[in-house]
Amino acid sequence: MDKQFFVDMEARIPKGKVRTRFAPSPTGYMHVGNLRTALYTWLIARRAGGTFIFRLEDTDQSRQVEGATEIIYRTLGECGLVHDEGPDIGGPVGPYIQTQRRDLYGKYAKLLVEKGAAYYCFCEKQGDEEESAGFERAEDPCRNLSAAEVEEKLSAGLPYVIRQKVPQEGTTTFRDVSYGEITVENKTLDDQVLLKRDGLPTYNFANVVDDHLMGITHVVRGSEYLSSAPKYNLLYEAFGWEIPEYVHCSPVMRDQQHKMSKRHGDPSYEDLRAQGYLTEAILNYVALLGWSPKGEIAEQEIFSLSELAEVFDLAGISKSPAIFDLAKLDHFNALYLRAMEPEAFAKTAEPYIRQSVKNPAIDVAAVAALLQARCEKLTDIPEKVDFFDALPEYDTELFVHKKSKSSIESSREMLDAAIPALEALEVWDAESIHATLMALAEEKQVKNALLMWPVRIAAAGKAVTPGGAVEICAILGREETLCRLKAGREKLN
RNA sequence: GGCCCGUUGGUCAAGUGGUCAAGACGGAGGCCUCUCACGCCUCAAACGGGAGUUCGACUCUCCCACGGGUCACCA
Repeated sequence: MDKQFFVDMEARIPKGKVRTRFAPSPTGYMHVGNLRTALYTWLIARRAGGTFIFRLEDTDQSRQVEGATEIIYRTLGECGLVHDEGPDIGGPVGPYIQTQRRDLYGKYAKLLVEKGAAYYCFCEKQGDEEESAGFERAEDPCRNLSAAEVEEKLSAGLPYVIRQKVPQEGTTTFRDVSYGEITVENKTLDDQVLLKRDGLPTYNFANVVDDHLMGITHVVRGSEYLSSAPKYNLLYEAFGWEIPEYVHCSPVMRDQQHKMSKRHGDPSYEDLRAQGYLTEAILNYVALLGWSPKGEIAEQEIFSLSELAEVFDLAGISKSPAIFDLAKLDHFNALYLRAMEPEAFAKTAEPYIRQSVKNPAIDVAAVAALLQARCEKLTDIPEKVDFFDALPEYDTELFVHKKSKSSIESSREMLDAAIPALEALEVWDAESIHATLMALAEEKQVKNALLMWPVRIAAAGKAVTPGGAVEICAILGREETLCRLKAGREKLN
């Protein structure tokens, strides 16, 4: 065989640095579990000052979904999980798309056959029935074909696959960073297919070959691969390759028994964005689903991506599945929203405000200021501020408020006093309005709430509003405010 | 079903043989207050079960239960 080829491939492999890879297959969107795996993978590389690689696993021709690759790129890009090597930017161990590496896998599969760790199998493709070929894998006659017999079938043009030859005796042990050492009986392992009939590798084989050839030091992936890890080790050993660190991550669950999935309408990263969540909040929350800080920072919950890159440690990864809780994401999002600079918040809130407030006279920044501490998601905004555009129909019962001691009668009296007082104002701003109304309450010997309640109700036409009477009046402007207050007073006749 | 993994309040979780078993979300109550929020304070709420080991187990061992994963020419 082409020994030089293998030598050359080995020579390309970068050594000495941590190298991780995110290797999705383009079969759908980025669900939260994928995002978390990508995040952890990126963090491990960054924390170690290593290299983060993007590789596309597209060996299943039939499951390709158009647009999936773009969504993955876009999601990683928006999240700031930038890769150092990948299909789009190249790198020393490319190509980074498995179908472009096609020829490679066959060579390595045949090398394995030479080493006695794999064999040609000419059996029929396994059917739908569980019975398959009528014998246990270990009894497959192909397992013990002589070289001559194989040669004969090959030259006869018989279709074949190459299978891993798993020892039927003994045990195999592998080590996972979070699960520790796991040992299984070899006889429970299947002679899995390495090279498919179409010449393309299976995931299980391509992974091992590529991870080795790309110099991956830490393999981060979902725990669903835990049970195939022993077979990977056997492969590495047969090749004589160094086994990477395994970091298996337990799944992100929708509830006690179901993983997050598109099927059940569970949100993808892009769905969450569309639902009004900030990228930073999503990442922060997702990071904590399955990982927690240790030591002095054990109680810290708020982490920026760069902070995570400084403190993320493998020891904090948990073994048990975590249920995705939207209510807690809401909380993180609210914290991030509140932590924004007012100008920045106003800018991101503007489109949502403008969804329901079309009137150009309304000061968006002022509205945003009222909103910043009052919304958990950006999508909460439109319905909260619709009254600025148009006074809603409302019932006079709104003027009645027990806690403020406001009644229909008191409201009449308060509005009668407030309207002329406000009309007399020379400067229409929050400060003057506030001073005027406070003075009025004092003058009439009533509690602030008794006066403020009807003013706010008449100005907004809603029981609950972001901001109080003063702020709302200031934003509405003199003319609109007085018009609304008078209309409210009319209703009370 | 075989094999593998997991199991601390409703949820995320700290904890690594001796703690009144952290903290956060959510819930309840209160304070603040021109409504609602924000902020602040308080409260309720947990080691799946059973055997061991030990002076002493959430922490170690075994068994069971429950949950998950995997047994594809899918990844």
